[in-house]
This record gives sequence, structure tokens and C-alpha cells, in this order.
Amino acid sequence: TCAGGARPCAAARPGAGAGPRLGPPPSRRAGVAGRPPVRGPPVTGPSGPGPPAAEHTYGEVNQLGGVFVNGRPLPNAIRLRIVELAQLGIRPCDISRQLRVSHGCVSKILARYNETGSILPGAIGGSKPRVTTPNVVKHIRDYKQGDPGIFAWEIRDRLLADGVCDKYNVPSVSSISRILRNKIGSLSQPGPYDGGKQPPPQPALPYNHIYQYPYPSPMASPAAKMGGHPGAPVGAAHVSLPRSWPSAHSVTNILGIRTFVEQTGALAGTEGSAYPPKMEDWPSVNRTAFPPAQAVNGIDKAAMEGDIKYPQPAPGLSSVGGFLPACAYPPSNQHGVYGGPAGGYIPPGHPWQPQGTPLAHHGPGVAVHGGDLATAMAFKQPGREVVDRKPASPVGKSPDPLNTIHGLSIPASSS
DNA sequence: GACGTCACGGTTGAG
DNA sequence: CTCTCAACCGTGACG
Repeated sequence: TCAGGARPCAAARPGAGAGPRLGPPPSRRAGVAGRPPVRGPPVTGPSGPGPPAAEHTYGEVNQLGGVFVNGRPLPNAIRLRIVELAQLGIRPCDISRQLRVSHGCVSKILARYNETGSILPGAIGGSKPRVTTPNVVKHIRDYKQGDPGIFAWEIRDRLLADGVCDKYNVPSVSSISRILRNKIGSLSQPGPYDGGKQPPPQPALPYNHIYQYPYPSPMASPAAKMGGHPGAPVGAAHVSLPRSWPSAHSVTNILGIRTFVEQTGALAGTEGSAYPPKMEDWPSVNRTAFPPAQAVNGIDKAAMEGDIKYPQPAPGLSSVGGFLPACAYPPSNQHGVYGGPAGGYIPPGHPWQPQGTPLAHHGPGVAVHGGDLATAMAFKQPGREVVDRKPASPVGKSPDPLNTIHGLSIPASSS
């Protein structure tokens, strides 16, 4: 289904269920484009009283008055809150209104959550993992050295024939050509990577190693928490990694490089910048709105900060704490700027949630186990995405993953 | 009125 | 360095 956003689906869709839509009334399809959303002058907080910091946070304002960045995922805090509220029994339509997020989005996020257990957005951009791994390069080099006149397509065939690659990860002829041109230009010298050598990390990185979403680090090991949760393959519990290409075909797996990857993943969590600086460097984001990150693990700081683009209200606003009516948001956030950290609330237990890990509760104070919540939320069970996204969960880490996990520095004030 | 679905325009990042 | 492409995004509107 398309709900997940499967491309094919969309592509194949022009006719599919959308039949009737093919002739969208003029007014229709206005979608995002039709009605020039408030853009450009980035939605900065209400240009008046707005938070100074948010001078030019840009975004658009939806019909509900909420701010969003076209093409970009909602902040994890919001995503999380959507799930939380849903778990509190609040109807999606109400959640939509309260958070000022389109109901379609709420529906989508909840559906995904139900399906995968993850509140996190999928991996955006990028493409399949590199197929030109060190090992492949090495073979190409060997072939080339063995037969300087060999054609790229011949190399390709040989890679397949020799089992170096399979049809899923064999480099394209153009890629091979490029390799020949760029990396194997001078056959005399050993390539950048030597067979036995430990391959440089980068190439091995699975998809999106840079994808800085606050994906909880593997160590979050939701799996662990999930313990007996049905359908929660412990090992795979990683719902969060955005996209992982068919692990079975994963180059990294094939090459046995995964370990590194995993580690990297873990780091990512710690280093946590929610979004890549590039984009994330949105000006004016008031990062201070969030408690200093302790968190480290995935969503935490990252998650929260990740939402940088969205002006964040003071932490105090916590959302749920009081399931405030939309109007509860400070005027300054007029445009429904997404509220602050998702903390501050004590989510209801989750069905699948491992006993004893109530969402965010323990920990007094800061950061805390708020992570649990996130974790739990984020990893209900490794859904297909999950599985796909992350080959395996790292091991032996996180002494107390839960705590740090998303570190949703929830002002958990367990109170 | 609620909600699932999906076209749309947009962003992203590997190749 | 730029372009291409395919993935994902949230919105908004239909049904």
C-alpha cells in the first residue's frame, strides 16, 4: 500500500484507486502547490511577538495553522505526540486539530506506527547503498589488470559470474566505467582499498549513514525492551534505521561490514544531530528550547532538535501534559508552530509495550527514561521497514539503553 | 464529521 | 560539480 508511500505504488497509481481523481476539479489537486502556502517569508513566528530566534525559520502554514516544511518530515516531537495522544484515546481528528497537523498526516503516522511501531519518518533521499564497495573495486581492478582491454560490461558480467555481486548489487556499466576511470586510473598502484584491508568506513556505510534523523541508536535496543513482544524480533528491532536495503542483499552484509555500520549507527544516535546540519542549520531555531541533551540516543536531543526547523515553544509547553486545546498554545506560536518537546507527559501504557517500561515515567527529571517512551514508540516492533532498514541490532551495547534512548529529555518530571 | 487514501509539489542524497 | 532518479515527506481534497 501506498500508505507507506511506496513509490511504485504511487507511480502505478495514476489510475489506481485514484481513478476518480484523474480529473481533479480545478480547485482540486491544489494540494500543496495549488495554494501557495505561506512560504517565502518563512514562517517566522508571528512576525511580531514571535520568538526572536525564529526569525526566519521557514516553513509553510497549513490550513490548521500549523507550520510545516514541505517535503520534510514533521518533527519527531510532533510525531511522537501524535502517537501518544492517540494512545491516550484521543481521536485522530482531534489530534490533528490540536497539533495542527493535517489529518492525512496524522493518519499516516499512526498507520505507520501501528504497522511498524516506529514513529520515525522513513529515509529520505539517497539511493541504494553503494555497490562499488572496496571488494568490488578490488575485483574490478583485478579484472582490469588481468585484461586491460576488458570492457566495463564484461567486468560486470564477471562480477556476476564470479559471485562478487549478484544481480541486485552489481554495479552498472557506467559505474564500472567510472571506477575504472577514477579509482583504477593507475593500475600500478593499489587501489584505495586493498582487499584485505579494512575497508574505509564510508563506502560501507549503509544507506544514509548521514541521515541524521534521530534514529535511535541501535543500542536503544528496543528489542531488548520489547522482550517478549510478539513480532518483535529482538535482533532486528531496529525500526528506526531509515532505510536499509534488503539486508539480504545488502552490500554491507554481504561484505560483512555491518558491524561497522552498526557502530556507526549507534554513534549517530549519540552524535545526534537530528537533521543534517546542512538543512538543519535552520536559522533561528531555538535549540535551547530543549533541555540539554542528555540523551543521546536517538530521538532525544536529536529528535527534538531535529525539529529545528520548527520553532519550538518553550519546554514548558509540553504537550501532553495537559492535552491542551489548540488554543493552549501560546499565541506567539500562533501559527501552530509545533509545540515543544514531547515530554512532560506520561503516556499510557502501550499494549505491546514491555511491562515495566511505561513510557516515560521513571526517572525523575531530565532526560530520562523518557526515552522509553520514545523507544517504545519507535520500536513497537520491527516492521518491514524496520527490518529493511536495519539489518540487525547492534549488540552488547547500551547498558541502559532505555534511559538514554531518545533521551527525550522529557521534563518527565515524573510527577 | 471522521478518516483512509492518494495526487501533488517538495526535499534529499547516492550514483 | 551538476544532474538524475527514486526514495520519502505533509498537505489537501475526494470519497
